[in-house]
Amino acid sequence: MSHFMGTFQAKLDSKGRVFIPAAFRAVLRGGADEGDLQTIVMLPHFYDDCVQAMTQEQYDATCAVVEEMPKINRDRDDMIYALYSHATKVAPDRDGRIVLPESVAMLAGITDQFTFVGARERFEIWEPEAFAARYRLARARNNALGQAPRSAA
Amino acid sequence: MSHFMGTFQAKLDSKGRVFIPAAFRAVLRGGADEGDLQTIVMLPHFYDDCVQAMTQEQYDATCAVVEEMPKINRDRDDMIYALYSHATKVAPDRDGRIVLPESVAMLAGITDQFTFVGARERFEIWEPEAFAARYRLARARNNALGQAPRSAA
DNA sequence: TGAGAGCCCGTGTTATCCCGTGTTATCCCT
DNA sequence: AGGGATAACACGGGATAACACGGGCTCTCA
Repeated sequence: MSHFMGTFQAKLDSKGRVFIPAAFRAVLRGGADEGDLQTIVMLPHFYDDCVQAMTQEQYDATCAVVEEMPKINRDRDDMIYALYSHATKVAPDRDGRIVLPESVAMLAGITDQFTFVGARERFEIWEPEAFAARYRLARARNNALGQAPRSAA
Repeated sequence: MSHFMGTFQAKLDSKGRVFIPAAFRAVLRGGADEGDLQTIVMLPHFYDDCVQAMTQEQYDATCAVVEEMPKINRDRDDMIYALYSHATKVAPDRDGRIVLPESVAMLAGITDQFTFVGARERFEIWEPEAFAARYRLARARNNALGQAPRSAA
């Protein structure tokens, strides 16, 4: 399966729907030219203020981390709340549109204008300026990484 | 496969397209005289202000670093944003022209006049003066490098 | 039976594909 | 060495398809 790539602007229409970007739909179709899109799972990001979305299969794989943790344990509970408490299955309509789960959108500070961000095995939905800031941060940290070898020598 | 070499000026035409330099097209054809060009992946450079472009194969190899990192982790997210969030697959048209992804071009400060730079397994697209400055810096640092063994001895 | 959600189709716009043409560089022949 | 033929390249623009978008209809569930 190909990965989610790229950044796209989107907004809700009059009925509260939004198009999943065509590039992401292609991934959700799993390479096939035609056919319905897989249902996706949407949940708040684990630590950043955004919504993350992924296929059911990928969600199950992500949830597997819980299995390795001790059963009676606060860390495990934290993880379970993060993974399950606000997760929502969403089925795109025939045109590839979805309705954002309200409780998830609110946590991310999303209103009616937002940004889809491809992030490998998942994609994310951000309030536009929030993602711009997050991207600048990532870049600054990578920049430090790029400087390191030479200045260390 | 041969490597990308040389520096070329280019500009956008009225429809926002630009020719990939013929020398680079030859590399993208993989030595064959005829046939379509491989699709390329364009993304912002990790720390410099320019666009980098490479074959899909080369891109996948670059992305492999993510696989070794822990799944729920900010460093991994930084890397993913750098590698995926603004990456765009671009298929050259029959004449070998491409359209620069807008979000990528903006990050590099590119308008309608720019410089293609061969850089071994990838090539880059720079705002001309920015590359001139970057090249002067590289030269200065290499100069220091060239001096080092003698002054160290 | 009313309201909400989902299904489905029509439409404008934008991007993509595909050709024709002018110009420049290269090669060959005289 | 000069000039002409040929091919490669750069460029512009028209046709076509994909996409985003809006809205009406139907089905379901309360």
